[in-house]
Amino acid sequence: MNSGKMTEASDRERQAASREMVIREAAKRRISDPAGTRGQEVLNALMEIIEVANLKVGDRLPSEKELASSLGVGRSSIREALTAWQRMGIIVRNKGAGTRLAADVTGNGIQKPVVIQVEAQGLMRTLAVRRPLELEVARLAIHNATEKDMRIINARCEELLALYEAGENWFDADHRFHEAIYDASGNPLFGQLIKQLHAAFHDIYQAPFDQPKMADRSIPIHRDLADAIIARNWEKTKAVLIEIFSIVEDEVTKILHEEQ
Amino acid sequence: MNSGKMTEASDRERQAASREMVIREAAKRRISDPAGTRGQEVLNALMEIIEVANLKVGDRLPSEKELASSLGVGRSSIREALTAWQRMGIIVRNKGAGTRLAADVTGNGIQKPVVIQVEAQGLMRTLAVRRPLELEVARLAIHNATEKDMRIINARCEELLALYEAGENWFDADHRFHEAIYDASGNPLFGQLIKQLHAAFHDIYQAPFDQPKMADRSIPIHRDLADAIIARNWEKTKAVLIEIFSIVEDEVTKILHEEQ
DNA sequence: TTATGCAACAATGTCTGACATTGTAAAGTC
DNA sequence: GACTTTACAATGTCAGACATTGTTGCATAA
Repeated sequence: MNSGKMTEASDRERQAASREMVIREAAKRRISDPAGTRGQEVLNALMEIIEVANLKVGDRLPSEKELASSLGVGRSSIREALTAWQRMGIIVRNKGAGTRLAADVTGNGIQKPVVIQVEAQGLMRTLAVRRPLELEVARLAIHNATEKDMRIINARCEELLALYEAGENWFDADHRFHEAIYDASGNPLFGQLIKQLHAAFHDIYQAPFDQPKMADRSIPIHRDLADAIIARNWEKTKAVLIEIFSIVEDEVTKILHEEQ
Repeated sequence: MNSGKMTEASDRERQAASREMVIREAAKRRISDPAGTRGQEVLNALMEIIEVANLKVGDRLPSEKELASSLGVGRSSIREALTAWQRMGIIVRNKGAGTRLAADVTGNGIQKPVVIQVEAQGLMRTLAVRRPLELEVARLAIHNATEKDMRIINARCEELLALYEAGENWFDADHRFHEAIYDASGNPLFGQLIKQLHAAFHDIYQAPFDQPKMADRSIPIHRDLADAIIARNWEKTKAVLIEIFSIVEDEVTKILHEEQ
């Protein structure tokens, strides 16, 4: 019995040692983004660690101190990133104990090929929810928007296209453009929901995939969308929106396929 | 011209001063929870500050430093709490600028001062958002539901009707019935969103109005809805759902009119 | 041998102070 | 009056320290 216990113990020990090795291996490349928010990068690195170490629900993550030194960032950054995951129910933190993986956001076990699939699934899910919402918002905007709302929509659209054509970062402008449509709908609840979905989409989209790819096809059409809404033409608006979603979904599917 | 400018400026200043006063007033009581997580308490205090100072979407929150000293906690705690709200889309943070309110936290009547009209507007808003979502969910359920899902939907429907006919409280059963449809759709995001809206609706609906009134017309039709979904008949499902929403909106409108 | 209690350690929670980066606004210049 | 520059303020990040609490190993007693 003792031998059994000891074998078990040494097994665990060996496993832990090996796990620590792969974790250090996975965390080799430092995070290097002096400007901007590191939260997302920390989470990406953490995801990679989880993949490589094959951590499953219930397993303990490396301590905050270890993560900080491994990733080359401060403990504050680690904590902020972990707080986000904690709020989302992905991890559970216990004072004195440690941080454990709690969620099956990834479904069944976290493995290399699954992760991208899951992330892309997340993309598709946000799109599936956004489609009916944005259609309804556009319908309401056509009915309820004032002329002032329309001018704002037009201005935001021009801003977006200008940034896009200049090759600059158009993410915020895209957000503001759609926001103008939500505001014009007259129902703030839509805005709240879609805003969250929009942010979630960009969180996932910005990280693992390159952004110009999708934009090449979906951004220019936004001009048509703005025109159709301003003209209060529901049929045209509907068609353009469906086309936009079709493009985006097509791109996401392609990316998913490529990454497999 | 100068005087106009100055008046405007002093107005803003006075406003800001008064706001600061009420904020300090609201933050009088220190946070005192030596054990556990302060994040939630910080958020509660923040919520109170927002209410008392009557901050609206787009307004700036006090700086992290101010909040820390006002609430008597460290800036780290403030930041962790704010990070949670940021992830939820409630606030927007900009380096160098500040933190602004991006969503209406106080949204559906935490306070009672006003007003049935507002609350009824809230009802209509949740309905307006739920209509496209529930339609899409039903469409997905028809496509994706397994036979087991269909059996669950049927069981929940029978449970609901039994309670309704027995004159007992059917609110939870109603919730479970719709939940079964969300689960059958295969996209958990829908479930999360609609669940919140469902709860918000019932929160408002249950309190000021008597519940049998609306139920008399909308509950029996749920049998038709379940049948249509189980038969995977999209046209029928769509028609029934639209009828249900039409009934509910009609009732809400009537109640709103009466209460005026 | 087994069980209990205690002490050392480790991990998260929090505070403080500091510096970096960046948006805003006032001041200065043409 | 319009533009540029500068100072300030607010968020982002890091480092160190201490508090609180769960875990583990060891010594002691039954």
